[in-house]
Amino acid sequence: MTWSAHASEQLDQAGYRSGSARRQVVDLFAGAECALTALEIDSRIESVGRASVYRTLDQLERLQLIQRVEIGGDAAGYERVDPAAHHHHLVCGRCGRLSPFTSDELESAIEAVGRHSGFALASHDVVLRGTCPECQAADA
Amino acid sequence: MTWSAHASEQLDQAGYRSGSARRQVVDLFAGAECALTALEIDSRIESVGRASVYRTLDQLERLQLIQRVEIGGDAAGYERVDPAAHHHHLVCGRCGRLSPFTSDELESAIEAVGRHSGFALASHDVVLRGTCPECQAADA
DNA sequence: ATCTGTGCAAATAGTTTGCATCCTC
DNA sequence: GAGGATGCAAACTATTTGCACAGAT
Repeated sequence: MTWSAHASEQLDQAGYRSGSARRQVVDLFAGAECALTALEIDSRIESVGRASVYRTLDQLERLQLIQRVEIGGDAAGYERVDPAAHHHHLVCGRCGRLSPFTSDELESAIEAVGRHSGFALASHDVVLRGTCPECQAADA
Repeated sequence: MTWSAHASEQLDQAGYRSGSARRQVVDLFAGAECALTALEIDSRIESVGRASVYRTLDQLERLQLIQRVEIGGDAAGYERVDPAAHHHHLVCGRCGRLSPFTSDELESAIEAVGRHSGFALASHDVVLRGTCPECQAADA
């Protein structure tokens, strides 16, 4: 099942009605490569109030259809949750590019921390900062 | 060498003058257990303007004497950089408590990602969210 | 004496809320 | 037709900036 179909289903089940603002935001996420900020979303959609964007983000996050990614500046990023494609981010401090990566070793290390700490882990964020290969070349 | 001594030295070398606001912020960090937000710092220090707090945080971060920790809400946290005591954070979503943890397995997984990605890693943030043991007990 | 650091207040940026209206069910 | 969804504008919170003045060197 595609993510947008899954999202619509979950939203319906949760009792939310379907309006045009929400539909447009969901569509945007469905086609997005990586994380988007609220303001990016707002500016890419015509005739949708900023408040509706935030309200929709809130609903989607609550249902775990999207998740917040702290990319470290002033604005928070949000991206589709796709359990089959769990990943983290590398942020280039020079050009701002966001690259996804995965690491089984990393995930198992995190699970181990959860076990030892006694915390019931719900989610985790891993953000690696540095300089991407292109910018390293440009600097040289 | 203690962190505050190291900090003063670095600040002097960087050409910054010493004023009372900065001194108080540095002292607060020297005695802090974990991350502090700008507003916490401002409220714990009498007669220091909020702007000076932010300006000082900016200087300290630039010199890598403190680092920003994205604890996920609206306010960013800052804490002392102590290479000998590198650690990450567990955040309890119920009571907000911040607990530090370390994991060699995690660190080596991150190094490996750096090597494979081609990024020159400068820093990284790992934030695990969940429910702390106390809150789990309280919920039961 | 000079020039940086500081405090205050105003300006900004991101996010949230109140409310009248529109549209889904 | 009723009640949630939406858009607009105003409110809020965290952070930044402009400026006059105090204080460090």
